[in-house]
Amino acid sequence: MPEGHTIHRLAREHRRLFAGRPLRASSPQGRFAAGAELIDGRELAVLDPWGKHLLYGFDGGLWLHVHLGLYGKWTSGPLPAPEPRGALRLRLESDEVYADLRGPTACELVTPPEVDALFARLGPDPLRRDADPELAWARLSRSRTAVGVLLMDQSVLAGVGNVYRAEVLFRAGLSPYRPGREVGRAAFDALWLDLTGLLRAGVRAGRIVTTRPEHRARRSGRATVPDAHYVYRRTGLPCRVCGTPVATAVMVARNLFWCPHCQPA
DNA sequence: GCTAAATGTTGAT
DNA sequence: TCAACCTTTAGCT
Repeated sequence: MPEGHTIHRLAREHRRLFAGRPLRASSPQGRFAAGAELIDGRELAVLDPWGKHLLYGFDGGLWLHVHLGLYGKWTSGPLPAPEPRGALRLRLESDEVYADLRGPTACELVTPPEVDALFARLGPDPLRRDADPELAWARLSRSRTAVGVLLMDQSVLAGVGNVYRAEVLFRAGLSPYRPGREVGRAAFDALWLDLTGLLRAGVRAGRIVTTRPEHRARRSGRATVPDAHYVYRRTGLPCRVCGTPVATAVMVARNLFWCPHCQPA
């Protein structure tokens, strides 16, 4: 599930559920037992999301760094929490609710300098108020690397994953293979603006929807909407705009999708 | 019921 | 460039 929108949505939720209260922490799986013990009994003071990283600041200067990776997941609900089963890395509990973390790439305690170092190596996150697009522009506009690669580089721009990469390039009519330095200022500005809007919509909706209303066919009944994307995972299907079969290739070890007609090289 | 793939990153070749 | 990490789910049988 996790691109930047998921992380910021979780940050809001966990802030609402846990901020300002002493928490219970445990690691039923045992892999984070020592860390959970240190967190246990402390109050969550701040929650600082950046890109795909979640930083939980507890009283006493203790920081928890969580990165969901490809299949990590937080689930939450009212107490009583269910009996822990499977690989439950971390459980947080207030007097009223619990949140369970499974399968994260990172679940670790870090020091304030380590938090600083982490943020320092991340590019601007369009979902953060303090995001400075000039930093992303500086990197992109000087690079011969393909824009489809640069968008996935968290040190250029933080929070974009494989879905947003494919979709935002389609909406911009940009070939993923165009070198960053050939994107141009106007196209970059449009890209940043569009990305910001799409990510915000993703936070609100809890899922990624990138198709414009006129390209969305009928119903949107259940959780999965078949026409939420223009090109992502639509290999060989007709482009929603021009009908050309959607192309696919591997870029940065991830499947890339684009429309050869709408996004000409 | 089984297998492959998945919205990600790191560290070793 | 690739395996490893670790979990869920879609698409088969």
